[in-house]
This record gives sequence, C-alpha cells and structure tokens, in this order.
Amino acid sequence: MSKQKPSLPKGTRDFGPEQMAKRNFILDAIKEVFQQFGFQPLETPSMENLSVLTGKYGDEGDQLLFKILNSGDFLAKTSEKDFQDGAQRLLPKIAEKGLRYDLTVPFARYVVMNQHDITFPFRRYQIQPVWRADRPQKGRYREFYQCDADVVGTDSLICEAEIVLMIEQVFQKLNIQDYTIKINHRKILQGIAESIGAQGKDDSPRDGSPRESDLLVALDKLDKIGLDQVLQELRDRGFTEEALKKLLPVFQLEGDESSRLHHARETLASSEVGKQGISALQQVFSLVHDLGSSGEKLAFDITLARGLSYYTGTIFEVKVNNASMTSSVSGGGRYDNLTGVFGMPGVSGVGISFGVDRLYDVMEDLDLFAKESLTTTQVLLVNFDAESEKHALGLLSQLRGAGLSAEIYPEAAKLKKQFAYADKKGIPYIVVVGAEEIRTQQYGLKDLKTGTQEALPLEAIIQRVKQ
RNA sequence: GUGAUUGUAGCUCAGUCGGUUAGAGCGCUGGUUUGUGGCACCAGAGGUCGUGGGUUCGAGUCCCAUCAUUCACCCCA
Repeated sequence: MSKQKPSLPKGTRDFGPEQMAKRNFILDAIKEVFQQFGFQPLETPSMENLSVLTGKYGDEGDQLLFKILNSGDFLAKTSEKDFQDGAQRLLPKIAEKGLRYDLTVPFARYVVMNQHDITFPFRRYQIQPVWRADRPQKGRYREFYQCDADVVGTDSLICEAEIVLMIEQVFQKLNIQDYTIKINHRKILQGIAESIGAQGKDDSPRDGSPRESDLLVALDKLDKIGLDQVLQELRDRGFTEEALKKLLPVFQLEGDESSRLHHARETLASSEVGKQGISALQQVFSLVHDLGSSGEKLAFDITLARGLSYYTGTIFEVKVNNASMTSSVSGGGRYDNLTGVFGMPGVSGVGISFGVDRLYDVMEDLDLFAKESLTTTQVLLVNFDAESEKHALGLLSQLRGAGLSAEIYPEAAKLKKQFAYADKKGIPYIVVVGAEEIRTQQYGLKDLKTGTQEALPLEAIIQRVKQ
C-alpha cells in the first residue's frame, strides 16, 4: 500500500474532457486554415538524435533540451575520467537522444532525408507537442503544442503574405479581434547593426566589440522596459554613445506603415542589406493587399527581433492586445539555410507557429469559448432491473444505429443516481424503460432541460432527439 | 542559474498576540422522495496543518533546513 500522492512533472498538464473540447476547437480552426492554404500534414517522432537537435538553438537552447538517458546500462560506455571531465563531456556518452524542442528542426531533417521524394515548393503543417526544460511560469510550459506551417523550396514573398492571411483567418475563426501581427526583417536589423558598428558575427569569438545579437536582444525589450533602459542595456553591452545616437532615429519612426517603412529606408540609406529588407517588407505589404486583406492587423515593428538564430528574412510575432498575457501566441519567419547544417544548402523556407496553449489561455482570459462546446452523450437509457436492461440494450443499439450517441446506465442503481449522472454529464435526454413501457412500447422520453416527460414510441424518440 | 511567493479537508481558502476539541464554502455520501436530476432542508464522512529538526509548559502560528508550488529575471510558443 503506497500512500504517496500522485503528481505531475513540473510544467506539464492533464487535459480533461472540458479542456479537450476547447483545445480541439482551436486545433480544428488552425488545421482547417492550414489545409485551405494547401499545406499537408506531417508528423515526426517525439525524440530525435541529439546530433540533430544540438547546436540549432544556441547555447541557451541546448541547455533547455530534454535529454533521454540511454536504455540499459547507460554507464557502460563511461569511465572514471568522464565523470571528472564534467557533465558537458559525460552527456554524449550517456544520452544519444532528446525530446524535440520545436517542429522546425525535425522538419528540416525530414526534408533533407526525403529530398528526392519531395516535390518543391513543399508545404507542410505539423501539430505536435514539443518539450523545453526551462522553468515554467505564466504562459510557459515544459510540454506544449506547436502548430507549424512551413513552405520550403521557394523564396517567393507570396509565402510571407499568405502567412499573414492565415494568421488573420485563424484569429477570425477563434473570434479573437484585438491583436497585432508584428513584422520585421532580419536584414533591416542587420542594416542597423552595420550602421552603428555592431559588426561582430555571433559565431566569432568575443573580442569586446558588441555583436549584432547584443543589439537584437536589447532592442527586442523595447515595449517591455522602455527606451531609456534599452539604451542603458546597450551601453552595458559595449555600444558607444556615438552608436546610440545613430540608433535614435530608428525609434522615432512615425505615421502609417508605408510612411514608416519609407522613413526607415532613409535612415538606413547607407546600408545595402538594410534597404533590401525594407523592399522585401514593402512587397509583403503589397502582396497582402493583393490577396484581399486590408492588412490592418499588420504592424511594422523595427524593434522586433525574435530569438531563434536561424531566421534570416522576414520575421513575425503575434500578440493579443487586450489579454492579461503579454507573451506572443504565435511567431515565425524566413530562414534561408536551415537544411544547410544537414548538408542540403540553398533551400529557403518560411514558416509560422501557433502556440495552442497560449491561445487557450488568452481565450479563457477573454471568455471567448462557446458555452456548450462540450460533446457528450445525447441519450441515456435508464436501467431498472434485469428485464429492463435486456430490453434497453436492444433500444440502445437502435439509437446508435440511427446515428445518435447513446449509453445505458451500466447497473440498476437508484433512479435518483442515474438522473443525477445524466445531469452532471450534461446529457440532454433520458429514456425510461420500465415494465409498463416495455409492455406498451411507449418509452418515457424526458427532456432534462425543460423537465418534461412524455411517452413515445422509439421512432418518435429518435426524431425528437435528432430534431 | 538568480530573486521572491505560497504550502491547512477532494477543490478554493479562513485560522487573531503561540493557548487546550483546526473551521467555512463548494464538492462527496445518505435522507426528506423504494419510478425521476437541478432547487431547498436535514444528517454524515473526510486533516500526520508539505516534510524533518529546533525554541516553548504549550506550535497550524515563531526559528532553521528541505521538498514542492506559483510569479518574475534570462530566454521563449
């Protein structure tokens, strides 16, 4: 007899029937839109070889990977020396697999492994859980679902524009109205970095001069900590006052989207990459309009950076404005060379990822779920005694045969209990099958909502429940 | 990894200055009704006060440790 209390690993959750109904509502909306835009489903294993996962998400990301201990004697290949060398060195000898961290890298692996069978441009969507070993907090879980749609094998900006359309349509289906699709371009950020002298490449050794990533990390916090603190952080990271002065106009863009893009172009006039980025965004805006969207949710945000290092072109992030949750519910962007690390260069891709769990939290917060989304049994057959049960079983299969979802109370419990069961489970109709009903073939159909009950033959009951 | 926060019934929580038998609401079980749910009324079950140590005549309450939780930072969906 163990008296231990059961518990769940940190950052994981159960989803009961009620939550599943709501989650499926979100999932179905996303899936429908993905399919409508011609994306095809893909699933990959929960675990990948660590060689596939490590090094793709930066140092921080590697730390957040869940590693899977080798089966059997996982110490078999280790020596005393390995332990002394520390965790870093020991790890590859005791773990060769890990849980997937996102869906994009496994997708890249899939593309490379199946490159000869895939017809490009390839559109796939993928809805599966991913795992991250960071500390859970509001809107952050260790196991959560991502819903990704990516197009690989083309660098057409139509794909970017379609992503905007898909976001709009998903949010429309979910009835989320007050949201913003922030958009920016990595080349714009690169242009800014160049013009203020943050030339250091992220993979080059630190030499004291500020890197592009230093700029991005600080810039990304603007709406969170404000301009002054961003500038301070940049100073701390080694930017000169002169550089900050050059940066200032970037924060002072005004007007509508097209005039802000225009101003940004002037500010970045000295940078060729910067201008390329601006042009790309201008085209995306134009294509969004061509696709029939007003683009009113789309906002050019020059401070949007996004962490994942593999983005190289357009980047997106979606936030719901009137929700208590401030973190993004969706994000994505273009990556030029994701498959390059797996030996397949020159494949450009662009993708979007919806965070179902955060969408769920936001919708719960804004009370956007329909009241009666719970799917349940339509008819409960009451169980009186052996004779009633035998007869009711026949009725049960006829009800099911007629396309209704029906169940019989599995034991001859007190009627009070059986009715309370139906009530709690939200079953709208009860059919009472007692001796009298069996004799007359007229069964008592009770509508639990109105409380009325009438004697009807089976055919009539089926009609009534079906309405 | 850093800084806070909270652990009391199945759930949400109260518990005063340390005081003798630890409470409420909801839920659960039974009854008012042996062929009828919700509503109402009545009754009942349910606690090692996270765990371990300490202070004290006396600890749910104070101190230390530990585990867990939640939130924030970092980073991210």
